[in-house]
Amino acid sequence: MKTNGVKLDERDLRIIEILQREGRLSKSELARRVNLSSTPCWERLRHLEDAGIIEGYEARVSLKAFGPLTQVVVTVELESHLPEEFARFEAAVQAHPEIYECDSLGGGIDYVMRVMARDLESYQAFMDRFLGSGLGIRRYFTYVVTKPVKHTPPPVTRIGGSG
Amino acid sequence: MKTNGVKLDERDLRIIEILQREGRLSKSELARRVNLSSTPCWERLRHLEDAGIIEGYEARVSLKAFGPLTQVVVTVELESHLPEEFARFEAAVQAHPEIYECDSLGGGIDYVMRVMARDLESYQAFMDRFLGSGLGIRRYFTYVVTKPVKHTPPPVTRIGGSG
DNA sequence: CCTGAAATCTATAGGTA
DNA sequence: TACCTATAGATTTCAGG
Repeated sequence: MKTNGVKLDERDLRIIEILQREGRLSKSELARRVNLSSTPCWERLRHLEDAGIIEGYEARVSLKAFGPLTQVVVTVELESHLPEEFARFEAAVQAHPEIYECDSLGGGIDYVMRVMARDLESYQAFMDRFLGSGLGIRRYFTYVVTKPVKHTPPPVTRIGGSG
Repeated sequence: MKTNGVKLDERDLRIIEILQREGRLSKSELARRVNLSSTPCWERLRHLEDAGIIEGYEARVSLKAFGPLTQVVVTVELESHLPEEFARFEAAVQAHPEIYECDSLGGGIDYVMRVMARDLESYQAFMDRFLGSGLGIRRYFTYVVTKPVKHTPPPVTRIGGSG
């Protein structure tokens, strides 16, 4: 598989797949799983990290354990599509920790975001403040997450590259 | 902070925050960061894991490194809202690795999903197959992700619980 | 890619407040 | 209960082949 000029073989892909699901696996156990001794496995992993292919590691926390929590998916359309207006909106997104995911989209919606709030009331209070801060939001729609159905790491090793 | 009967103090929350961003930090360095010696820090971490508060660890990979890749956000409405139909749809979601995130929503849309594909053509080919498999999808909308704006871990330690 | 070994980290035992 | 120090065993990292 080719990835922007860097070549990854089956072992590299296997290392990535394993760490996408077991990010804290020891390097020695990882080496065992890919049938290598620990040094070459370690060198491969270091390469994947240094090349930015593996960007970092995250603990996944149980949202239930922190309940009550309300997760909200929000779609946003801006009044204006000037680059300056996009930049202003995105800066505001960065500034608010309650908004923890946001992507720019093509196809009639400008952005989807995920917002974390204690409950619907505090979500609405947050959005009132957010909208009041003078971003040019034409309209937005609110969808409360009622149940997580599936959350897996992005299947890049199956889908991506030219392999 | 209270979390479903388990009490977490400031140090526990700090441990969680650190590992949400640096999931592979060594336990000894983690102990240093929270001003503890390694034993009590290790016990706290073990408790967080055993209690399911920390569910696991994931390597975060660069989607760019695997390019070309197309990420698509899809909203779905089903024909029928019978529990049986929901279950059938959700089982199909589980069965397709291309769909790597899916949440059930309230408010006019039944589901949002994220689909990973090589390009728009293979996305469309995938959706044609998916729709052809006889799930009762009334309609769906496709939004291509044009730019990731913000992706941080869910801010549970700031927002969640009663603290 | 391997072996081997020093530096570091992990997990546990035993003790103090 | 929550913390400490000490330490054996495991792991990580780096030579050298």
